[in-house]
Amino acid sequence: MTEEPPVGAAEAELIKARRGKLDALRASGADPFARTAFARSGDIAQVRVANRALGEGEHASTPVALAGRLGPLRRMGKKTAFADLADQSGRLQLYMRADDLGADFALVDLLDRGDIVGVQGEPFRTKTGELTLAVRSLVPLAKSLRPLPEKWHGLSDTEMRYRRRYVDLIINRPVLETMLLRSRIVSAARRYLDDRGYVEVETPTLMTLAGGASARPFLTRSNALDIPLQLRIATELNLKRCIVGGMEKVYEIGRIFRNEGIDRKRNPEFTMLELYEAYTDVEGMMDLSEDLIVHLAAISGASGRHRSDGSVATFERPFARIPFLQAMRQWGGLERADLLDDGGARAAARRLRVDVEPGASHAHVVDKLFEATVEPRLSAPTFIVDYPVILSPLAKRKSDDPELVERFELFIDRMEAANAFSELNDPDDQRARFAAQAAQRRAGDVEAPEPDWDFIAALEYGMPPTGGIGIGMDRLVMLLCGEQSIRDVLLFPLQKPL
RNA sequence: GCGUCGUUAGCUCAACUGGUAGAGCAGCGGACUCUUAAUCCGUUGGUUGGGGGUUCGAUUCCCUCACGACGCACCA
Repeated sequence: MTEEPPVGAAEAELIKARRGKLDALRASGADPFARTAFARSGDIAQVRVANRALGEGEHASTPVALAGRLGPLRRMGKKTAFADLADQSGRLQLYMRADDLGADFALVDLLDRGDIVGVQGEPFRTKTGELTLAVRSLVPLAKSLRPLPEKWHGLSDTEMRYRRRYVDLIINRPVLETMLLRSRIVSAARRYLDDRGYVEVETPTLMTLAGGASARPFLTRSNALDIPLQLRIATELNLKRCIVGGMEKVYEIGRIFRNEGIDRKRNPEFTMLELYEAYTDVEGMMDLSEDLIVHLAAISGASGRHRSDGSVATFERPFARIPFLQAMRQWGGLERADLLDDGGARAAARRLRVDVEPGASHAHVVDKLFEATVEPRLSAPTFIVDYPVILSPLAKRKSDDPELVERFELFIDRMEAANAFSELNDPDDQRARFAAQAAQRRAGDVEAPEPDWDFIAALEYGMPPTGGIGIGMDRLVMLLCGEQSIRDVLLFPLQKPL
């Protein structure tokens, strides 16, 4: 781990050639690594907008100064060269002519694709109609010593794309665009909530007891306190403590960690938006999530985009609303007793050939049945409402049907995108449900969470009626960007070390 | 954890039932002052993911390990 991995002989040759040019640059007094700052007049996108109307052969009168990474160089003899320059905002062609550059033209021979340069000159339009910068001066700002992937096929090896994401970002522009879009989506969500009076808080990621969901936590340790610690698996319980404390509209957008399987929809750490609002309920959360998601879809231009299965993404209010039991009857032919009764559920699973582990809990069986029969049907945004209480230990019961809770999950493109409920604020009911989980845990169920008894104490001080919601931001970004894998919306997805 | 497929030059890919490991791009040298996958001529570059086995001979067949992709399992 402490040794730099070796490069192959062929690659070493390529690096040597580039180092030779670095030496030559230094010898000519243009050491790129000696430069500190470079004053840009703006970015490439601004230059494109400002010169939109420029006609063929026409030169702009005002010079600009740009900086970025060099794309392919096209040398035309000893006196002319074209290249592409890319910055975060876009790409622009450079035209470098001995007559324009004077002594600086000698530097062109010492450039490689991938170098970082600063250029100054005036925009013009070539006779083929491409906006181009006539370069008057050129400053190397960093030498790229390693060869980049080729210009046609780019970098497609998935392993290398994730391990060396920086190369992926340089070469595969759509990857950069997706990451920038992710940033815009998250900041738009934050702005949306801030504008409506929600207060953003930060709760601990290091917990003595990770609760609020059922998932195995990552384990770590404090040297100072000499105690074991767990990384949080949800922000739920701490955010509700904030509600108890008198914060009426709180949210947190943060990383949570679950020590579970990794697949197309799951990364061990991911970003969750959790929000709690006093004096509202699951209906309020439905309104909020619908409005927020439609808003974010508009920002990202997601509506109308074609998905991989050929369907067209639509984000129009109102989203469909189907009660859990009705959905199970409609698509699975299952009645209430096939679900809410332990034995009935197991029989139903056998009948529908849904595999469940021998020791699976009743809740687990019902969840499997739902996954097998309903989830595959939910392509357009759909709220599944009124969940069984056995699936929802932190949600308030429906007053007219205590076996169900005031909860919804929002499904989009066959994927769970949000989970919300009227928060259980009756400490005695909460204690009873925690106790049931503790009993399961004692019976050997390692999945059952260990109760957070202090949370009961918090409820005993009194928590107002509250609506809460959790939205997996990574999955939402996947849906809005049309990405099929969560790894493609994460800059640095977890990879095994080599 | 299980299964399938994959790993060949810096990158993208070839190499038939086992018979001297090739190409394009990149690089290097040369020609070219509006090219844009620039073009043209020439040319360097390999521990075929690691280890072991079978064989006269292994990129190819077998075993094993590593990593990855996909699926399954796990993830109330």
